[in-house]
Amino acid sequence: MARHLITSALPYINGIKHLGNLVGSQLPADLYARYLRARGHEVMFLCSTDEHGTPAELAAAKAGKPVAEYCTEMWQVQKDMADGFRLSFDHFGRSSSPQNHRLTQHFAGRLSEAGLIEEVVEKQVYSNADGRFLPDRYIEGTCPNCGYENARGDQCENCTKQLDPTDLINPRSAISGSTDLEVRETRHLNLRQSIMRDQLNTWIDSKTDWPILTTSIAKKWLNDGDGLQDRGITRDLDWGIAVKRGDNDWPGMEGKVFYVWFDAPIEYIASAAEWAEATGRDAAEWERWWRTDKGGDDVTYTQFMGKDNVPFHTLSFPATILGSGEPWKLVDYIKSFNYLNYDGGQFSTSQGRGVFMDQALSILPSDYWRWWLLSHVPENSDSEFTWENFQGSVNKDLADVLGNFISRVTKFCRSKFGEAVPAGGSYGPRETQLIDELTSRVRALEGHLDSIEIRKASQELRAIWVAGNEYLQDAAPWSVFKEDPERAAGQIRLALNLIRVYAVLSSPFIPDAAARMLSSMNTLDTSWPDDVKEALSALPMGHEFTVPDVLFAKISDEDREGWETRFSGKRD
RNA sequence: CGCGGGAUGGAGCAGUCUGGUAGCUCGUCAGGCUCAUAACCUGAAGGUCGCAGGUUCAAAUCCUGCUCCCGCAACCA
Repeated sequence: MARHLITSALPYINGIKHLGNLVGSQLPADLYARYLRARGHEVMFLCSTDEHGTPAELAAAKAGKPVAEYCTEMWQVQKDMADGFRLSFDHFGRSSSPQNHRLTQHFAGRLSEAGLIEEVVEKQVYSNADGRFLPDRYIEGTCPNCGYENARGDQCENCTKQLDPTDLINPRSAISGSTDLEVRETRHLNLRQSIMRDQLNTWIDSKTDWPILTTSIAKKWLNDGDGLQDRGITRDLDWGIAVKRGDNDWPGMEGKVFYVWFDAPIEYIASAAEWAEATGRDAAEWERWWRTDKGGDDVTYTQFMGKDNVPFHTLSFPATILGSGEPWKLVDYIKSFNYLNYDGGQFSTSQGRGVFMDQALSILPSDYWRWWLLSHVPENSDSEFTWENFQGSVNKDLADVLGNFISRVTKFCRSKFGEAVPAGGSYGPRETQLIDELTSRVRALEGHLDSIEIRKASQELRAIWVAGNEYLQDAAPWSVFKEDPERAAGQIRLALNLIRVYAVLSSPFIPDAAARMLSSMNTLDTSWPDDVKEALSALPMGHEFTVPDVLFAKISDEDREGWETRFSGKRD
């Protein structure tokens, strides 16, 4: 038994997330957490909403609500979504929590003491009409390079040229459209990542088992051009964590807040503190996960995220932790994902393109989505969601292979032996062959899940389901029953036990269906099949069960076509 | 020469690090079974691995050049 700390990238607060967000961090993290728990490990699985920053303020303004109130509401919505998809967080926190405020200010204070914070004066665009500084991308204007009229201050979408906001012709605020802009000087704090470059480089180099996607992005930032650049960690915003050194004010930084990417990763830690408080535990309980000097030295920490988050997790956040000089837990393994596309383009929150979590749950139970997303997770390259693929995969894998297996076994048993595990019969060569095959396949499944190779794990699980159908076909208890009912009883007893084993093995992927399988088998025994042969005798002779309803209904062509049409445009 | 990822039968993927006559799922076709959600099982057809060179007894796998697609490019998160 080992101890595993798992965090999923924090979903941003401004709206309901789409399937691309779900598959890129939270869902795979949940699979891993559930699997490790099923194997008997101690797991702390944390996630939170990422609530600060300009987009949150704007979304709140659009909703006509104070930003704090807006965030509280959206947190609840996202929490409900997470529950709906059965994401098994030990705690779902908020980056706006008091715990995160304290920790973020604490880290800033430590970094300052270590000489890793530098005050700089920058020129930024201020919008008088909006009464605020504008981030580069919130300034629009005509591209000096190609003449495109809606170029953004950071980059022209039309010709892809990188821009500085002051390059734009006729610049205007993307928020209000106002052209009453001016460049003002403003004082900010930089995290001096550049002087930590060697330390970070050495650390990254020690991670030889990390995916190429992860290390290549980190190495690029470390070595590209002039190497790792210092990064601003403060912003001129109202909503956020006030800039302080620990509990002390920071002269010159009044009215400013920390940049979201500074405080968001710290929320991984704060979330554990929130968990302790919410569950009536004392600080030592969460510190044993996060402090290597307080019991956390045996913890394995794994992070899940989309590729766009990698630089912050491989560089900025480690720089914060290392720079603090305190024994906080550093990440041991980063699992990063590519993007899931939607019917030939990207999922887009801002454009409302694709299928969103609430919509998905409104048309099908979470297990359908979980299975498809996990078995098609964009591990090695971007992958694509199409309704046709979704329909085919769900119908074939879940309904035909797994669901139908359970159906045929339980119904046959009921008609010939009644709704109880039949007695009699013993294992022959075919049964031994099945046990041998399952043993090697279960070991393979474990190997893939241990190394977080999710597509391969999905394939292996499916093969395990198929093995049951192959066995039934060979054993043919419906024929054997006519000549030798006792032998047929033995075959069916094995098959019924197989259902329990399938439920246990499948539960990290499709927890609701697994729970229904166990409940129809009338058992609470969720023990992992370390010994397959032994596991296949968990349900004893005479043990009563019930025939379940259809476990997975098939998606009809009409359904698919309807959804295809319904989700072809933008969300309302 | 900005960086990275990808290109394998109709579709989606594995194999590439540690070279040895290409594997999986779906789809298609044929057969079997009849317990089951018109499900299940078996078999077959179909690719020479983006393109062009090179190394080697042998290359999807190593090297060189090229083409196309995707993402990123550091104050959107």
